Amino acid sequence: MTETDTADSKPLAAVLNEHGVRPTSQRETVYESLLQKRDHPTADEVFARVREKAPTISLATVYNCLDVLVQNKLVRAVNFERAPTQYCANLAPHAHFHDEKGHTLDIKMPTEMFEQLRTLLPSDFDVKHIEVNFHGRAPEDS
Amino acid sequence: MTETDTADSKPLAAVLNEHGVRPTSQRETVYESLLQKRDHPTADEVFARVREKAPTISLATVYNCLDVLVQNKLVRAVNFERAPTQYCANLAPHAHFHDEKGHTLDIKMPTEMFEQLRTLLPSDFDVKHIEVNFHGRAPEDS
DNA sequence: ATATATATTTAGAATAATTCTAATTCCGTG
DNA sequence: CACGGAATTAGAATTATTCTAAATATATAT
Repeated sequence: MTETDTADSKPLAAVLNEHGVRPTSQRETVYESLLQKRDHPTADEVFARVREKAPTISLATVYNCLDVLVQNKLVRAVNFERAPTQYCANLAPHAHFHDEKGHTLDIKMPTEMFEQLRTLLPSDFDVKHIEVNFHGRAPEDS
Repeated sequence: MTETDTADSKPLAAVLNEHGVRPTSQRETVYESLLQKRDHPTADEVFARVREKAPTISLATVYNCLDVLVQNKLVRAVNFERAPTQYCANLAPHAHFHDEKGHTLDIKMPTEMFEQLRTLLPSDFDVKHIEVNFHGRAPEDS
């Protein structure tokens, strides 16, 4: 694998590097798939997708890569009730809407609203993350 | 089991009835335990607690009862990441704060703030529930 | 380049929360 | 007091995820 890969794989590796993630081909493939189809796939779905580019990748590796990406803030993990964790490459502050079929949408949410929520807590609370989830039914197809 | 039970079990059964839940002794015991110790226990913890009053109850029944209570809006199920579901008898609108040890606190949240969040979505979305979760570290012991 | 140390990947086993199954028990009504 | 539907029970099954141990890749120092 000298450099038979596509032109945009170098920048991708750079992004990983900048976030302190050693760029391996598996991590790049996983991250790329999340960037390309932003429909909040589960680990299994990511596994199915990346298998095409990387047929020998294992499910454990997909989990490992996703964990590393999440821990290094390149990706967000989203959980709804007991459903499998979904992954989201949108780093902008936003909320999530999800319907009973497990479909998830990003909902733009201004930072001030997050700040406003934060005021509900005494200031000596150390808040790492605020999660806002809407549950319901979306109009027909969205 | 004629009526050797405590004085407030009659009202409890009534509450269940009003919410369309057939009051069985197991359901009453489970619900009572959630009302008494409002620390967001898991199903296993509820199981451990109710065993004292109802030594023959099974874990499956605890799950069944909790489901029924949740479906009939007597109790809220709260999920954080991949941790086991926690149960909450507080029906007032509120958010949750939870720390890395799995401890969960209710955070009072005014209805207007929920309404404000709701405006982030187009009006043709049918919103059943809005969930707000704070993640972080609470000051020493709270 | 090469050896060495460290990190990553892999396949499969293990785990843990929850759900399912089928049999039994409970309860209200006719 | 028999009947029928609902609830309970014990244990098996499921499923997402994590763990384990071995194999492989990668980076660094020589």
